[in-house]
Amino acid sequence: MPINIDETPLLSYRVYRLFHDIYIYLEGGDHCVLREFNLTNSQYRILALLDEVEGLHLMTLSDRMFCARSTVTRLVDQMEAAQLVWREVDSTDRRAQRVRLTAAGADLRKRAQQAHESSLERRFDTLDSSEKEILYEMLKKIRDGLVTDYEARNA
Amino acid sequence: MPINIDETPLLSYRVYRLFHDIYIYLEGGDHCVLREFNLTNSQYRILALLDEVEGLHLMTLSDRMFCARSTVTRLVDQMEAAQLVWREVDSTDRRAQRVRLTAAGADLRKRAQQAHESSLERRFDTLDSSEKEILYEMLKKIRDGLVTDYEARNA
DNA sequence: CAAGATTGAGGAATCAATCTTT
DNA sequence: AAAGATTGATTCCTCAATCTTG
Repeated sequence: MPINIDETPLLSYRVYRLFHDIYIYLEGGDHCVLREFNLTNSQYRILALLDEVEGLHLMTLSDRMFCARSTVTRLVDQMEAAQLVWREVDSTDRRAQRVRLTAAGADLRKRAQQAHESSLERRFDTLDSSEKEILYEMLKKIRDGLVTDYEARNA
Repeated sequence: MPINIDETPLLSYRVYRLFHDIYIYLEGGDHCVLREFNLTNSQYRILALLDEVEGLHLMTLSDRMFCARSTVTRLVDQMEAAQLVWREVDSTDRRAQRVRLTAAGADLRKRAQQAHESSLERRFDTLDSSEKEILYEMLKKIRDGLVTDYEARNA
């Protein structure tokens, strides 16, 4: 009895597939929006995470982006070359550097952020706001479960 | 007034972030499970999609995986070298090839699939099955909305 | 010319190794 | 030795160009 896994009745698997597809479409949509600002999705994510006043350590960025340290180093290299950010040696720990927004970076961030957020509003308008609230709570529960599982595995 | 985008009150944005994080954790978890079978996440996805009897065209695989044609070509190259699949020239259209499971591929798929599905059950056990049903319906609505938006943009 | 598949070149992310500072 | 960051080598994926068949 041949089985194609996509026809599995397993609910968890069907949910999993939807998460996957939604992610792909979200990334693709982001890509279209951010291309107008000459930003890759990852570069935008850095801009979005940065604190305007204090900046952020590269370590912190890689933690929040769930990516390797070296990835952040290279992203910051690019963005420094584009004069969107600059590296400031941390005054209290000379091993560390803070990634700081330049004026141009802060300006670009504001504009890209507006475009991105309005695009999200449009893309999510299939749900009304009470549905979105319910969804938000369920997603939080799922994410927390996944985090717990992840940490249990690495212990 | 400095604003860190992660503190935005915009509900759509917070939902978006959760989708992103959930995807990252799901991929990471899959990676751990599939490593035991010497499969990358993408290779597993190919195995999972293949029809046991008819196989599938490379075109169809790239459509269902939302990835470039050349990506599938290379994945199939690897998996053919590992003797998990083989290419069969389509009898009715000699441009096309069907990717077919070998006996070893079918066996590996069955084992990997079992491990993957039970891992998913575990990772999603924060929701009971009625919650999962509700979630599934909302996710379908969102995915369909994203697809519609995507197709409107490319028209 | 269009469709299915492949190839070469380039970008993006990762791991492991390294350097500096704590 | 451990933490923050960087570099080199490698893998994975994509785009553009190409080849073959319809």
